[in-house]
Amino acid sequence: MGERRPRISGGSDEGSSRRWTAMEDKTLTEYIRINGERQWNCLPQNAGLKKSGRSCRLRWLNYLKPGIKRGNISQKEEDTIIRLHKNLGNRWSVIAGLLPGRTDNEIKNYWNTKISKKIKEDDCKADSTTSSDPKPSIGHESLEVPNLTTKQQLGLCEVPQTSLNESDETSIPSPEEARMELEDDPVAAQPRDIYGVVHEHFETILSPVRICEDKWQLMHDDVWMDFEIWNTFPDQQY
DNA sequence: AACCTGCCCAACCGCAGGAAG
DNA sequence: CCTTCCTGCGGTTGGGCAGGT
Repeated sequence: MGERRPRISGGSDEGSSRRWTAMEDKTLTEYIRINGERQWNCLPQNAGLKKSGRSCRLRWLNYLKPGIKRGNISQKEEDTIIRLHKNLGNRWSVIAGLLPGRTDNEIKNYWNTKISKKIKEDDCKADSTTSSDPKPSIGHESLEVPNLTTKQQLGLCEVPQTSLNESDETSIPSPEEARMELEDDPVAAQPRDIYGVVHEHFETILSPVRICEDKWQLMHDDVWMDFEIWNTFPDQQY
Protein backbone atom coordinates (compact mmCIF):
# COMPACT_ATOMS: atom_id res chain seq x y z
CA MET A 1 0.00 0.00 0.00
CA GLY A 2 1.21 3.49 -0.74
CA GLU A 3 1.23 6.70 1.27
CA ARG A 4 -2.09 7.42 2.86
CA ARG A 5 -3.86 10.69 2.47
CA PRO A 6 -4.09 12.66 5.68
CA ARG A 7 -7.51 12.51 7.26
CA ILE A 8 -9.32 15.73 7.42
CA SER A 9 -12.04 16.32 9.96
CA GLY A 10 -15.27 17.75 8.68
CA GLY A 11 -17.01 17.10 5.39
CA SER A 12 -18.72 13.74 5.54
CA ASP A 13 -17.62 13.42 9.16
CA GLU A 14 -19.62 16.43 10.16
CA GLY A 15 -22.31 14.38 11.89
CA SER A 16 -19.98 12.09 13.78
CA SER A 17 -19.64 12.65 17.51
CA ARG A 18 -16.43 10.67 17.61
CA ARG A 19 -14.37 12.47 14.98
CA TRP A 20 -13.32 16.05 15.46
CA THR A 21 -14.61 18.49 12.88
CA ALA A 22 -12.64 21.40 11.47
CA MET A 23 -14.94 23.76 13.34
CA GLU A 24 -14.34 21.97 16.64
CA ASP A 25 -10.59 22.08 16.03
CA LYS A 26 -10.80 25.80 15.39
CA THR A 27 -12.88 26.36 18.52
CA LEU A 28 -10.49 24.37 20.67
CA THR A 29 -7.40 26.03 19.23
CA GLU A 30 -8.85 29.49 19.76
CA TYR A 31 -9.93 28.68 23.30
CA ILE A 32 -6.50 27.38 24.27
CA ARG A 33 -4.80 30.33 22.58
CA ILE A 34 -6.74 32.63 24.88
CA ASN A 35 -6.97 30.57 28.06
CA GLY A 36 -3.96 28.31 27.91
CA GLU A 37 -3.61 24.56 28.51
CA ARG A 38 -5.42 24.01 31.80
CA GLN A 39 -8.75 23.11 33.34
CA TRP A 40 -9.49 20.52 30.71
CA ASN A 41 -12.64 19.38 32.47
CA CYS A 42 -14.26 22.81 32.31
CA LEU A 43 -12.99 23.47 28.81
CA PRO A 44 -15.77 21.79 26.79
CA GLN A 45 -18.46 23.66 28.65
CA ASN A 46 -16.65 26.98 28.50
CA ALA A 47 -15.70 26.59 24.87
CA GLY A 48 -19.07 25.19 23.85
CA LEU A 49 -17.70 21.87 22.66
CA LYS A 50 -19.62 18.61 22.86
CA LYS A 51 -16.56 16.64 23.85
CA SER A 52 -15.05 15.47 27.10
CA GLY A 53 -12.19 17.39 28.65
CA ARG A 54 -9.93 14.44 28.14
CA SER A 55 -10.86 14.26 24.51
CA CYS A 56 -10.03 17.96 24.13
CA ARG A 57 -6.70 17.48 25.81
CA LEU A 58 -5.84 14.53 23.60
CA ARG A 59 -6.87 16.36 20.46
CA TRP A 60 -4.74 19.33 21.37
CA LEU A 61 -1.66 17.38 22.41
CA ASN A 62 -1.70 14.88 19.57
CA TYR A 63 -2.95 16.97 16.71
CA LEU A 64 -3.46 20.71 17.15
CA LYS A 65 -0.57 21.82 19.29
CA PRO A 66 1.98 23.88 17.33
CA GLY A 67 5.19 22.05 16.52
CA ILE A 68 3.60 18.63 16.11
CA LYS A 69 5.21 16.72 13.25
CA ARG A 70 2.90 14.38 11.46
CA GLY A 71 3.70 11.24 9.53
CA ASN A 72 6.90 10.43 7.62
CA ILE A 73 8.86 9.04 10.50
CA SER A 74 12.41 8.97 9.22
CA GLN A 75 14.74 6.01 9.36
CA LYS A 76 16.80 7.85 11.95
CA GLU A 77 13.73 8.44 14.09
CA GLU A 78 12.74 4.81 13.73
CA ASP A 79 16.19 3.71 14.83
CA THR A 80 15.91 6.01 17.83
CA ILE A 81 12.51 4.62 18.74
CA ILE A 82 13.82 1.08 18.54
CA ARG A 83 16.84 1.88 20.67
CA LEU A 84 14.77 3.69 23.26
CA HIS A 85 12.13 0.98 23.34
CA LYS A 86 14.84 -1.56 23.83
CA ASN A 87 15.94 0.28 26.96
CA LEU A 88 12.63 1.62 28.23
CA GLY A 89 9.90 -0.72 27.09
CA ASN A 90 6.49 0.78 26.41
CA ARG A 91 7.25 4.17 27.97
CA TRP A 92 5.74 5.98 25.03
CA SER A 93 5.52 9.37 26.64
CA VAL A 94 9.16 9.20 27.65
CA ILE A 95 10.22 8.09 24.19
CA ALA A 96 8.11 10.84 22.66
CA GLY A 97 9.80 13.35 24.92
CA LEU A 98 13.09 12.54 23.26
CA LEU A 99 11.71 12.91 19.75
CA PRO A 100 10.80 16.57 19.32
CA GLY A 101 7.49 17.07 17.56
CA ARG A 102 6.38 13.46 17.96
CA THR A 103 3.57 12.41 20.27
CA ASP A 104 3.32 9.33 22.41
CA ASN A 105 0.22 8.27 20.52
CA GLU A 106 1.96 8.51 17.17
CA ILE A 107 4.99 6.59 18.35
CA LYS A 108 2.78 3.97 19.98
CA ASN A 109 0.81 3.56 16.77
CA TYR A 110 3.97 3.44 14.70
CA TRP A 111 5.41 0.81 16.96
CA ASN A 112 2.28 -1.32 17.03
CA THR A 113 1.66 -1.20 13.31
CA LYS A 114 5.12 -1.23 11.83
CA ILE A 115 8.07 -1.87 14.09
CA SER A 116 6.55 -4.65 16.15
CA LYS A 117 5.66 -6.39 12.94
CA LYS A 118 9.22 -6.15 11.72
CA ILE A 119 10.49 -7.47 15.02
CA LYS A 120 8.05 -10.36 14.94
CA GLU A 121 9.29 -11.30 11.51
CA ASP A 122 12.86 -11.09 12.72
CA ASP A 123 12.00 -13.21 15.75
CA CYS A 124 10.46 -15.85 13.55
CA LYS A 125 13.69 -16.02 11.60
CA ALA A 126 15.74 -16.09 14.78
CA ASP A 127 13.52 -18.70 16.41
CA SER A 128 15.00 -21.43 14.32
CA THR A 129 18.40 -20.81 15.84
CA THR A 130 17.79 -19.53 19.37
CA SER A 131 14.95 -18.81 21.76
CA SER A 132 14.29 -15.08 22.00
CA ASP A 133 13.58 -13.09 25.11
CA PRO A 134 11.23 -10.13 24.53
CA LYS A 135 12.40 -8.26 27.60
CA PRO A 136 14.10 -4.95 26.99
CA SER A 137 17.81 -5.25 27.29
CA ILE A 138 20.96 -3.27 27.50
CA GLY A 139 23.68 -4.57 25.34
CA HIS A 140 23.82 -8.25 26.05
CA GLU A 141 22.23 -7.88 29.45
CA SER A 142 18.56 -8.38 30.08
CA LEU A 143 16.89 -5.36 31.65
CA GLU A 144 13.89 -5.70 33.92
CA VAL A 145 11.83 -2.52 33.73
CA PRO A 146 9.79 -2.03 36.88
CA ASN A 147 6.25 -0.85 36.40
CA LEU A 148 6.84 2.73 37.51
CA THR A 149 5.26 5.98 36.48
CA THR A 150 7.26 8.39 34.38
CA LYS A 151 7.89 10.66 37.30
CA GLN A 152 9.07 7.73 39.32
CA GLN A 153 11.35 6.72 36.49
CA LEU A 154 12.76 10.21 36.39
CA GLY A 155 13.25 10.26 40.12
CA LEU A 156 10.84 13.17 40.43
CA CYS A 157 8.65 11.46 42.96
CA GLU A 158 8.87 8.75 45.56
CA VAL A 159 8.33 5.15 44.63
CA PRO A 160 5.91 3.45 47.02
CA GLN A 161 7.56 0.62 48.90
CA THR A 162 4.66 -1.69 48.09
CA SER A 163 5.36 -1.55 44.38
CA LEU A 164 9.04 -2.01 44.94
CA ASN A 165 8.55 -5.14 46.97
CA GLU A 166 6.67 -6.90 44.22
CA SER A 167 9.92 -8.10 42.80
CA ASP A 168 13.22 -8.21 44.58
CA GLU A 169 15.03 -7.95 41.28
CA THR A 170 13.42 -4.66 40.38
CA SER A 171 13.40 -2.98 43.77
CA ILE A 172 15.21 0.33 44.00
CA PRO A 173 17.88 0.32 46.66
CA SER A 174 18.41 2.93 49.32
CA PRO A 175 21.24 5.36 48.60
CA GLU A 176 23.52 3.37 50.87
CA GLU A 177 22.58 0.07 49.26
CA ALA A 178 22.97 1.55 45.84
CA ARG A 179 26.42 2.87 46.60
CA MET A 180 27.49 -0.49 47.96
CA GLU A 181 26.03 -2.25 44.98
CA LEU A 182 27.82 0.08 42.62
CA GLU A 183 31.12 -0.52 44.34
CA ASP A 184 30.60 -4.26 44.22
CA ASP A 185 29.29 -4.47 40.69
CA PRO A 186 28.89 -1.30 38.66
CA VAL A 187 27.33 -3.15 35.77
CA ALA A 188 24.53 -4.52 37.92
CA ALA A 189 23.55 -1.03 38.98
CA GLN A 190 23.26 0.37 35.45
CA PRO A 191 19.71 -0.55 34.46
CA ARG A 192 18.09 1.55 37.18
CA ASP A 193 20.05 4.62 36.14
CA ILE A 194 18.06 4.82 32.93
CA TYR A 195 15.27 6.44 34.85
CA GLY A 196 17.30 9.54 35.36
CA VAL A 197 18.15 9.86 31.72
CA VAL A 198 14.93 10.40 29.95
CA HIS A 199 13.44 13.84 29.73
CA GLU A 200 12.33 16.31 27.15
CA HIS A 201 15.26 17.47 25.02
CA PHE A 202 18.82 17.63 26.15
CA GLU A 203 18.58 21.04 27.65
CA THR A 204 16.68 19.42 30.48
CA ILE A 205 18.05 15.95 30.35
CA LEU A 206 20.61 16.62 33.03
CA SER A 207 18.02 17.87 35.47
CA PRO A 208 16.59 14.46 36.37
CA VAL A 209 20.09 13.10 36.33
CA ARG A 210 21.03 15.56 39.01
CA ILE A 211 17.95 14.64 41.00
CA CYS A 212 18.98 11.00 40.91
CA GLU A 213 22.48 11.99 41.82
CA ASP A 214 21.24 13.71 44.93
CA LYS A 215 18.95 10.84 45.70
CA TRP A 216 21.20 7.89 45.21
CA GLN A 217 24.65 9.47 44.95
CA LEU A 218 25.68 6.88 42.48
CA MET A 219 25.99 8.72 39.22
CA HIS A 220 29.49 7.58 38.65
CA ASP A 221 31.03 8.94 35.43
CA ASP A 222 32.10 5.56 34.18
CA VAL A 223 28.62 4.15 34.61
CA TRP A 224 27.04 6.95 32.64
CA MET A 225 29.55 7.01 29.88
CA ASP A 226 29.33 3.25 29.40
CA PHE A 227 25.60 3.17 29.36
CA GLU A 228 24.10 2.40 25.98
CA ILE A 229 21.53 5.17 26.17
CA TRP A 230 24.21 7.66 25.28
CA ASN A 231 24.74 5.84 22.05
CA THR A 232 21.12 6.45 21.23
CA PHE A 233 22.08 9.97 20.24
CA PRO A 234 25.57 9.64 18.83
CA ASP A 235 25.56 13.24 17.60
CA GLN A 236 24.97 14.64 21.05
CA GLN A 237 27.88 15.96 23.07
CA TYR A 238 27.77 15.49 26.83
C1' DA B 1 -18.15 -1.53 -10.44
C1' DA B 2 -18.88 -3.81 -6.26
C1' DC B 3 -17.37 -6.21 -2.57
C1' DC B 4 -13.81 -7.99 0.64
C1' DT B 5 -9.79 -7.74 3.50
C1' DG B 6 -6.09 -5.80 5.93
C1' DC B 7 -3.91 -1.78 7.53
C1' DC B 8 -3.58 2.62 9.69
C1' DC B 9 -4.41 5.86 13.12
C1' DA B 10 -7.51 9.04 15.73
C1' DA B 11 -9.94 8.62 19.64
C1' DC B 12 -11.68 6.33 23.65
C1' DC B 13 -11.23 3.85 28.11
C1' DG B 14 -9.50 2.32 32.55
C1' DC B 15 -6.23 3.05 35.82
C1' DA B 16 -2.98 5.44 38.75
C1' DG B 17 -0.68 9.48 40.70
C1' DG B 18 -0.76 14.21 42.32
C1' DA B 19 -2.91 18.36 44.09
C1' DA B 20 -6.28 20.70 46.61
C1' DG B 21 -9.62 21.11 50.16
C1' DC C 1 -5.13 11.50 57.05
C1' DC C 2 -9.13 11.10 53.78
C1' DT C 3 -11.81 12.33 49.84
C1' DT C 4 -12.53 14.34 45.48
C1' DC C 5 -11.15 16.10 41.27
C1' DC C 6 -7.85 16.68 37.61
C1' DT C 7 -4.30 15.06 34.72
C1' DG C 8 -1.34 11.83 32.31
C1' DC C 9 -0.23 7.27 30.60
C1' DG C 10 -0.64 2.98 28.08
C1' DG C 11 -3.82 -0.37 26.01
C1' DT C 12 -7.48 -1.01 22.97
C1' DT C 13 -11.11 -0.06 19.68
C1' DG C 14 -13.57 1.35 15.61
C1' DG C 15 -13.98 3.84 11.31
C1' DG C 16 -12.12 4.87 6.96
C1' DC C 17 -8.97 4.05 3.24
C1' DA C 18 -6.18 1.36 -0.27
C1' DG C 19 -5.39 -2.57 -2.66
C1' DG C 20 -6.94 -7.07 -4.16
C1' DT C 21 -10.40 -10.12 -6.23
